[in-house]
Amino acid sequence: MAENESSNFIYKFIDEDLEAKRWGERVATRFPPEPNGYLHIGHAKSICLNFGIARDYKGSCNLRFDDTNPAKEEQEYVDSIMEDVLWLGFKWDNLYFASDYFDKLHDFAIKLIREGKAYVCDLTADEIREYRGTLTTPGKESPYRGRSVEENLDLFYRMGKGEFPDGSRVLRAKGDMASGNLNMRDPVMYRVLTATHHRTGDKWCIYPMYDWAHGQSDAIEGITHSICTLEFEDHRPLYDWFLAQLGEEFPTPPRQIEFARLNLSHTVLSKRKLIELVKDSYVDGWDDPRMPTISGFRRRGFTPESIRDFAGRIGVAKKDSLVDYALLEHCLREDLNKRAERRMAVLHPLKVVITNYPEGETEHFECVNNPEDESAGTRMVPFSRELYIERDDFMEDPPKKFFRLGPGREVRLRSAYFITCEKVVKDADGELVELHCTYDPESRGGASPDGRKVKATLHWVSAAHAVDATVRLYDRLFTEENPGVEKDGISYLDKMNPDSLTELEGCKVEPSLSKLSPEERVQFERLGYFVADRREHSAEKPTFNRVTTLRDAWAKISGK
RNA sequence: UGGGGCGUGGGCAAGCGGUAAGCCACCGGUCUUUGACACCGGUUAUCGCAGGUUCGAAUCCUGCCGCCCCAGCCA
Repeated sequence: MAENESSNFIYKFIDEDLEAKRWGERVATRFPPEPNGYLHIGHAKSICLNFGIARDYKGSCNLRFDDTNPAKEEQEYVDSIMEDVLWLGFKWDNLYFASDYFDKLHDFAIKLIREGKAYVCDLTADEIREYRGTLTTPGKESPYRGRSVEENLDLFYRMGKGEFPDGSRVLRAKGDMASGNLNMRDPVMYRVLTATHHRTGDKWCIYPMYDWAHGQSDAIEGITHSICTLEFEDHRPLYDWFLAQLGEEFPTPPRQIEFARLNLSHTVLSKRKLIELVKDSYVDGWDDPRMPTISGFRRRGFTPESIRDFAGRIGVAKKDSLVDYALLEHCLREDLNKRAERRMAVLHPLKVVITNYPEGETEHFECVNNPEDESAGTRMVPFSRELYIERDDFMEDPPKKFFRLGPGREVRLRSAYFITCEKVVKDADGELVELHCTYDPESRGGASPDGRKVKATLHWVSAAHAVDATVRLYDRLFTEENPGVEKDGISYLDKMNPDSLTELEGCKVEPSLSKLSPEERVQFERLGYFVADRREHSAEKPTFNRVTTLRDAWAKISGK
């Protein structure tokens, strides 16, 4: 049994197999990405599942690149995938490539040919499709199906030597052209492909197909449970069949188990669409903070812990589902609330002059770094006569439920003083310029001197000490809950949120913020969690990304 | 009668014959030097539908209905 409370059907299967001693005590999994794109949150679910099983059963988990199609795969993707898996917090027991097994796969294919179970087919791609039949009608056998073993062997060797052009011939297994499962209708095992492979270079000009490579690769590595997504369910009979043909080689073949892939609301997770977003510059690269890629979430400021927590909470089942993005945000906030230190930053500055505060004077207030974690300590924040507060924290004609600053109202400045708004200063056009306030010296530190209460506590930054910063506010990339589902011919591209990125310049932040390291996360009090941009933040040009907002009761009341 | 899957509250998801967990969301309230956090309480379930078996069914059987996947020399 696994050493935790995980309860899903895969754990159940493994428990049964363990009990039946199908592979003895051993549990071995693998995460098998094709290096043709960056990993996304859906892959994170699979990674957490596979590596989690290895952890829970004290087994092993390999990272294996399914690199059987050099036409689409690149080293850049290999590198990014390794980086992302590591960042998520997992270490593979072995790093392998399907291309490591090309020689073995080739030998296995020859064995099948010798046994009359595979043949070289000269049909064109179009012809193969025609011969395959349709979903409801059986296919018919290829005219090349009856070639002799000798001829097949000769042709296959010559395919491998590059004697035939791309697409001219394939090696096929003899399945059943009448099978209701199209995968069994003489599946292609090898195709001729002249392309330089990122690892094997020009050694090969024939490459194995997924179905021929995957099961054998699993078996070679001694994988016990080969976990994949639902769309491969139809491939399982073929997976099992190929391994059965290699019986003596693999006496205890792996068991393929399928689960439903993740769908996340307000985004798309199809590789094709993500590639399109990047290649056609709808976003700024694979790690654009709006992207649902692992590197995107990383740059956005998400923690690996929150993503792992999310993966654990969504469960594993076989039902198609659409998980609410709010759950991911919840996991993030829960994690960051405990860990992120608090800071003050004003995104939309409104100047406040404390008219009864001595000119030229500065004092420092001790501010708690994290009320959830005493060990985070305190810091000193400068205060002076002129400050900035958030524009949204003032209303000239406030409704009843607004209890921040307004004419004649008193509020607390966090960790500083109570102030009262005495005068609203406007320019010739009637635009708000600044506020004149008075402070109560008795309220130093923010404590109510005579027991009187204020309804609001505002964040603030001393104007003389403020550091200018660039702050990027991110929102969901798509306006619809499930943009990937096309109806009425409307593309997901037409559902992109025009306001998914708002870049603010000239934000006023407390001095300590320029000292943040890239990727360091903090909470801007009352606003949300922010991260120093991994690539662009520096002390000279502080640049922050909003990871997510704080929950905002006022936004609900005010209908924003 | 092509094959393979899936259907439990708004979103996930336990449950596997003994009378519907939990999480998210939502709605109230308490607390509060973050309208945050925390805490308390609440709402939504004829378990796709219809029959059947059984003392008893979300769980077993039968028949329907709905949704998803498969006709790449992609994975």
